[in-house]
Amino acid sequence: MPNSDINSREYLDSLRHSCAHVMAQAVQELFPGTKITIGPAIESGFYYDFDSEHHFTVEDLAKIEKRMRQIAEGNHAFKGEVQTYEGSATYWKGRNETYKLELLDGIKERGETITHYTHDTFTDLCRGGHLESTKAIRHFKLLSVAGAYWRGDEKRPMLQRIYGTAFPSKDGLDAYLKQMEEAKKRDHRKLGTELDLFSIHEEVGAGLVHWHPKGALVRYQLEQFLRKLLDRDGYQFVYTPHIASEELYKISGHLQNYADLMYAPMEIENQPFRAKPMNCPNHVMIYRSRLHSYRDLPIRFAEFGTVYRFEKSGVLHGLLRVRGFTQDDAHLFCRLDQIREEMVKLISLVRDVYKACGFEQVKCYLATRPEKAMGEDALWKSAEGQIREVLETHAKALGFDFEIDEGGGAFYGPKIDIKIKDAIGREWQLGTIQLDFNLPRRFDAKYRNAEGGEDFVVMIHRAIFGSFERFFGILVEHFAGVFPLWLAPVQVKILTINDEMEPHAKELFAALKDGGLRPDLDASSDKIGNKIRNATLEKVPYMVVLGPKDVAAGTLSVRLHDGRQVAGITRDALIDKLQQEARTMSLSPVITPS
RNA sequence: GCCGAGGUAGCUCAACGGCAGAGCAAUCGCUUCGUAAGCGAUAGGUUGUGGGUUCGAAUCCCAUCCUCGGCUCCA
Repeated sequence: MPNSDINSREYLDSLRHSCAHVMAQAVQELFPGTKITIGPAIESGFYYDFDSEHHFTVEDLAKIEKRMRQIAEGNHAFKGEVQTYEGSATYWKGRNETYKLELLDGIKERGETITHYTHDTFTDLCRGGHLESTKAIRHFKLLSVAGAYWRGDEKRPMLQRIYGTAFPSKDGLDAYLKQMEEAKKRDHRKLGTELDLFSIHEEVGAGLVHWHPKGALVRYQLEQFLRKLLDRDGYQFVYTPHIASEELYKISGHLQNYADLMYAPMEIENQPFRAKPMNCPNHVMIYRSRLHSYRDLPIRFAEFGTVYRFEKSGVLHGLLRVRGFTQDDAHLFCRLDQIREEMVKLISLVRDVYKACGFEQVKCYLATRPEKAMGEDALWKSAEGQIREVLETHAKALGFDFEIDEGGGAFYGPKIDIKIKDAIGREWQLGTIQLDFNLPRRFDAKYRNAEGGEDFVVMIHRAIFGSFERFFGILVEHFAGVFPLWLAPVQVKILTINDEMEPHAKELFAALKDGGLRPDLDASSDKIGNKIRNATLEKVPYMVVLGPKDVAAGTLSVRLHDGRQVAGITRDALIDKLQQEARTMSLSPVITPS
């Protein structure tokens, strides 16, 4: 029997899995001839995949839900029964459930016990994990219908998947639905239009992003911020071309291994060229353009490198999955014995960058040597040992969690994927740090060692934001469009009470701008209430309401985005405070009501 | 790429075989106002694109482009 603690994950999964069974019953009753396949509990609910002549619509979901409630109220027990292969096969053959027969064969092959679970009139081939009865299924909702391949294989039939969720309590369900609403409100595509941050145009092409002035300003701040840190850490910036002869990608191996992700060649004077899918080969070209001594290492090349990758049309998604994007890319060229030190620096850099952007929860996933890998054992052992040590000590000290994925690395070297949690608890992968023993060999990238011989250099690929597009999209959602002062495209908006205020407002505007801030001015003849409303919708962090009383008093009235107000602050004090807040990359307002 | 749903004014949407409309935004007036929507007027469209059916197409059909929900979570 499943855990009866209704707060346990086990109970939640049984509830949802049971709910999936009830849904399958309802669907088969309402749409006879529908074949059932699988219906597991998932992270946030459950689904069931059906093969049906009928195309399920959103309207059908209400009907199915209604029938599900009737079934659930019937208080039917879930009964498990061990079956012989023959018995089970006869049952499913009789019902023409071809998918179940296929699953059954799989179970037999693996030598597992065959069980059927029945409630009311519905029986499923199922390994179990159910409630005692349907009665506890009360707080559920069907959410959407979508296509899904049988067994996730695009060569197999396309099934119809109905998603739903269920909770032990009404509060749980309501909280979940509210969270979905919240995610919807924060959607960077929606906010991107509303806040005039970016656009994507049919005339230009899918997955190709246009940064509008306000979005570009945010990006510029990110770029400047990162440049400073990279300078601190000894990086050198480079620029490389956006197209390259196929020759380059033959040497790098991309043409042989990653042709799917590259765009078709363009012919230039009988030579095939390609749009750049990654920056690494170019950076290696710079590295090996001259001889390097072991004393010169590590050499760190950074580039905000724009690359073009072919993504299938169906997977494009706002800024999060695009076809042209700019990576905050860098390649470190070092000796094997320098990996540890570079990793320490990298981890600290990652922490500094994420912290300034409000991401405190960071988790590293180290993927180690896979079965098929290139490079000597000693090379891998040394590299992995150094990385592990850094994760166990340095990363841990910075508060990073980490997990090890044994054998999950690339054939060319171990890697660390770095994930963060956003303001509403969603996990995103941002950065990646990958060691590469392969590319230096393909390009014959070496250095002169202390003994006068030559060694292959070790290459570290790394990105912290990942890409500016994706990172910006995640930031918009993380902050729900309300950027902290250091990133906000407009930092202070001056709102005039009446037309007489305009000269004073212009003076204030100039003073703020001189102070290195990003002000905006609304001197229209709208009422103050409307101006506040507009500035709030624009998600400007600070407003200055400027009227005759302020001019008379020689001070300012400030309103924060969240509605709090501060009166009687002098102009210089305001500028000073804002500069301070922007400079320290503070994530919360420094000006607060006393 | 595949399954499904969509594409109408800058934005959000209506009209669903019979004159293409509203709200917000914009522009021009009036209003000069103290913390989330003051009033009026004007302008704005080859209904994604191309083809077809029809006396007549935003609406029906075909093609195409784009957008959205999904396509790992193995009874």
